Formats: sequence, C-alpha cells, structure tokens
Amino acid sequence: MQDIKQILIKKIIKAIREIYQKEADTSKIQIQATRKDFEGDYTLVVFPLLAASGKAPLETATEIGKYIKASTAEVSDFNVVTGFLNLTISEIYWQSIFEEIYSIKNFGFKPSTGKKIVIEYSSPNTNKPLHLGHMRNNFLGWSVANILSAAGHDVAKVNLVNDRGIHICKSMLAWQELGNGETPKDAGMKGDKFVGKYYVLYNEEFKKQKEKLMAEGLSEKEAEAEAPWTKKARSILRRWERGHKKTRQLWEKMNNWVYDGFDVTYSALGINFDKIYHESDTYLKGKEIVLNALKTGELSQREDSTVYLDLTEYGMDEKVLLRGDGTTVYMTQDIGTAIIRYNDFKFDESIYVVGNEQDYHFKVLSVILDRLEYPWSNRLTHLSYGMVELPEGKMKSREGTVVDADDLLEEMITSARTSSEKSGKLTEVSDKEKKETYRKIALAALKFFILKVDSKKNMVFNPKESIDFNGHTGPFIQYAYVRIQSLLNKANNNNMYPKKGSDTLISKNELELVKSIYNFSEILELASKKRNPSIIANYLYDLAGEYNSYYHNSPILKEEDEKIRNFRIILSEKTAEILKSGLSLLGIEVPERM
RNA sequence: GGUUCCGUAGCUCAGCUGGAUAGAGCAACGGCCUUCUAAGCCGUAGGUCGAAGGUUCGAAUCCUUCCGGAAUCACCA
Repeated sequence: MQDIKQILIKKIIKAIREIYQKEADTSKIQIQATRKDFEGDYTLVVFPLLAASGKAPLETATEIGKYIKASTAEVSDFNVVTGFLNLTISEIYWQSIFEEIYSIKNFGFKPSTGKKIVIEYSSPNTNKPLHLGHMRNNFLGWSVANILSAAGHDVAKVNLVNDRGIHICKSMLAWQELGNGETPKDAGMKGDKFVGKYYVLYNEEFKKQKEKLMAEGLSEKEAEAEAPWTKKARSILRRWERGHKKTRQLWEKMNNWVYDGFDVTYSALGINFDKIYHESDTYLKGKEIVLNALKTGELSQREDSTVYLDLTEYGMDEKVLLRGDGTTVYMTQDIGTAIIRYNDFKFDESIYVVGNEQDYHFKVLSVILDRLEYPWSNRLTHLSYGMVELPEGKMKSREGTVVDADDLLEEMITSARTSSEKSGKLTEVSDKEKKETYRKIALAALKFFILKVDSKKNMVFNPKESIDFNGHTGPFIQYAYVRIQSLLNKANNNNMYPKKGSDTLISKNELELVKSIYNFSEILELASKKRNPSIIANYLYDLAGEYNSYYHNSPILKEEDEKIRNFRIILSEKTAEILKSGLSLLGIEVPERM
C-alpha cells in the first residue's frame, strides 16, 4: 500500500530542486495532518525551507503548492495560510485508497520481521491474591504483546512466578501455627485468597511480637530481626533451600492452592502465557553464576560472607547477591532467570513489564549482566509503568484499601448487567449470551480505562465513579461496533448488501472517516515502536466517535442513491473491522449485540 | 540528601521526535428517540498548560533553575 506522506515528501524534494536548484534536507520536510479547521488533508510547514528558497513564507508555500498541484495526480488543490501549505488529496485518490484497504484482510498488520521478542509480565507472588495494580500489569503486558505481534515480531509471552522466598515462608508458618490443617475448600475460599489470609495473619502476629519487643526497649530494626516469627520464617527458608522434604511438601501444597486461584482470575481476565517460569526452578542458576563469578574474582565477599558487587563506579551502590547464610536475593534470581530465558529463546529483545518502583533494580540487572560479560545484556528492556492509586492515595493492604481483582471484575459485571437491563435491548437473547455480553462489556470498561492512560504515568482509580460505560470508555467503542453489526444485518435481510467490489464513491461526509481508517496503519506502527497501548486506545475512541457522528448525520440504509448507499454500507463494515481488530490489540472482545 | 518520573479545565485523562485558535470524557446547563441500537448525537460553560528564565520565525512540547507530588537508594520481592 502506498504511503501518501512519502509520495508528498518525494514531490516536495523534487519541487525544491526544480524551483530553487537546492537539495532539501529530508529531515526539514514536515508533513502533518491538516488541522480540522482548515481546508486540506496534509500540511507542509514551510518555515524550515525558507533557507533553501530564499523567499518569504507565503511566496515559498505558494510556489511549491503550484508546482505540486500541477505535477501530482494525487493532489487536487492547495491553499496557503501564513507559513503552512495545505494540500488537498483528490477524492479519486481517496477512493482508490479505500478500495485497497477494503480488499486487505488485516489492514495495518505488518508482515513478519523475524525479530524474536520475549515479554515477561504478570509475575505474581504466591502469597497475595491479584489486585488492581496487577491488573494494570496484566492488561499492559497482554496488549503490548499483541501490538508487537501485529507489528510482525515473533512474540513469546512469559510469566515468572515468584513462588519461593521469605514471603512464602511467612504464609507457611502462619498456616502451620494457626491453620489446624484447614484447606481452601474447608474455608470456602479461592486458593489464592486462602493463602493470602494466612499471610495477613502472619503479619498481624509479627506486629504484636515486634511491638512487645519494642516495649522492652529494642529499636524497631532490632525488634523486627528478633521477633520469634521472623526467626522461624528464616529457618523455614533455610530448610526449604536445603530441600527439607516436609517443608517442600507444604510449600508445594500451598502454592498449588494459589495456582488454582490464579488460573480462575487469569481466565476471567482473558489472559494467558506461552511459558511459565518458576523462580524455584531458576534461582539456583543465579546462585551458580554468582559463585562462579566469585571464584574468578568478578565479585567480592565481605567478612560476614555476603557476596556483593561494587557498582559505585556506575553511580550505584554495592549490590548484595548472596546473603551471609548463603541464600539468594531477588537480584540473584533475576540473573539466573535472564540467562535461562536467553538460552531458551535466543531473543533479540526481552521485555520486562514491571512497575516503576523497580526502575533501579533493572538498571542494576543490566549492569551486572554486562559486568559478567553476557553479550546480550543490552537486549533487556524494562517496560516500566506507574502505580494505580486510589482517590485517598496509595493502596495499602494493611489498611484494607486494596482493590481485589476478582471483586472488582464481579462488581463491573453486575453494573454492566444493570445498565443493559435498563436499556432493555437484550431481552430476546439467551441467558448464556447475556452473561457473556456482560462479561465482555465489563472487561472492556476495565481494560480501556486502564490502557487509555499512558502506561508510564501514575493513575488514579476511583472505584465508585471511575468505571463508566458512557463517554470515553471501552463500551463506547463496542457500541459503535455493535450498531454497525445491526446495520449490516438489516442491509443483508433487505437485500441491500452490496456485492464485493462494487463501485465506491466518497462524499464529503465520508472523507474524514476514510482518512481515519487509513491512519490505523501508522498508529499501529507508532504504538509498537513506543510499546504503548494508549495510542491505540485513544485512536479507537476517536474513530468510534467519528463514526457515531457520521452515523447520525448521514442516512445509510435510507439513502436513495444505490451507489452512495452501497458505499456507506461497506465503509461501515470496514470501520467495524478496524474497531474490532484494534480492540483485540487491547485484549478487548466485541459483542455482536449490546 | 542523591537519582529517576510526574504537575494540562472542578475531577479523570489526551496532545510532548517544537508548528496554526491547547482537545476529550465525567460532573453542570440546554436541545434531539412514531426514522438504520439514545451505552448515542448536537450545543453552552469551564485554561496564566506548576512558576520564572533561556533557545527561535514559532514552546504545553527542548534546556536551566525553582516550587509541588511520587518512586527508589535493603542480607524485601
């Protein structure tokens, strides 16, 4: 498919060569979409070209405009406003563009680049159920994977389950001490919630112990270290690392409860992975690497036998890689995981979707891998995203202000049902289809709300008000799609549906819509380059809005002129296709009715 | 304190590789359902783009300083 901008740029270079006998610097040729309030489709900013022309802006623009209009079939007219040359693309050319777009199945999707990209996201701890913050991670990772894949890359989605470490030992300890052999089934709870409950119980008991010690005169830090449960949890961790059989069995049992719970949530969110890593399988690799590097002198050891790397020359601190008791830390595990992952995939790029509170961690990880001389250390990228905050501030599990993923989704589905029942449009639909529709709408609202915000920014989520089904929302876009389906069905039933390849014809009303559809290709490329779903989300909202406005102002099936009607039908059809495939990049499904 | 990120309408956010008169939604107010789905459309009102300098034909966008907020600087993950 031809790129109109490229055609224009070539012409402009030629124009400058012929009119002014100068070679224009390509970087100085700025073509942008013409603002809505002005006549034209594309605008050349002439200020940067004044050096070449040696003339005033108005004169330069006019001369170039005349040349281009005379020599370019695609350009039908031009006008000049101050230093801006507005070019109008001929309707015949837009028609041919639309015909081409119409005939392409996956318009905007790119052919294979052969580039292998691994994207890690989700990466839950097995001691807490998933909450709103994880949802942002999951939606973002899933969407970016889709976008990169649409851009032609070979993408593998990977989850690294943080299934070992001191935090798990805390839940295990609390369950041993307080659980009396209770299972999730006994408690009537989802497995992840059940284990999470014991993690909370641990913290409550720990707090009591700590306060008691502090009352006896210990400092906060001493009290934390001396609390009986701290020591017990530590000893469980050491037993775990030694491979103590009973400890391992309990650990496995509790983790399996959690996985059962996670599976339910993942499937409700419509999310999956190509490969799942467990830290319990990879942390030893990290330990091995670290011990080897210690032998070869790349790492140092303190008197208390902690192993560390001095990064002060990079403006960072000393980074501990093995504790005094020989157990591994987070960084050690990530080193091991990175190496195993490289061996598995030989990736060209490995993306970590992890919150911005870990910016420092990933900087250090790259530096360490570089110091250990892995040639691919510069292929790791951290896709860092901001926190989700509540109107009252940060979510705090201690204060019970964490928004639970399952609960939130359930609430959303309920309010989707309420809205739908109020409109009364789904009365003749089976209960099963209704349920599925409510789920799609609820997820659309949730995903769109989160993905429309630039991922690197912190965002505020108001559980009471923020999620809406009207306005700048996912359901708004779904609604535009659904309405088109209804239109197409009606056209079909009345034998109005045009045969493929019927003549196209574009009136003024349709031009804007055709241009917007044409832009999808460019938008997708940009979103892929920037790893940013919000670009797609905001584009789709604009497109849906444009269609809605068009829909209200132009009768489609009532149009008398068959040619015009046919065109309106296929234009609607193509708009629906773009909306659908665009939404799918965000992980949002469309219902056929709503 | 060092480093990084963020400050745009009452609220939630677009716009940021410099371009024309800074845009949406929500909330408020006023129209539009015997006509293809009103989860919609049309309109009114709402702004010193945190502040001050600088760079230039041109700055919300780039640079510097300051003010405000967040994250991080663990033998937590």
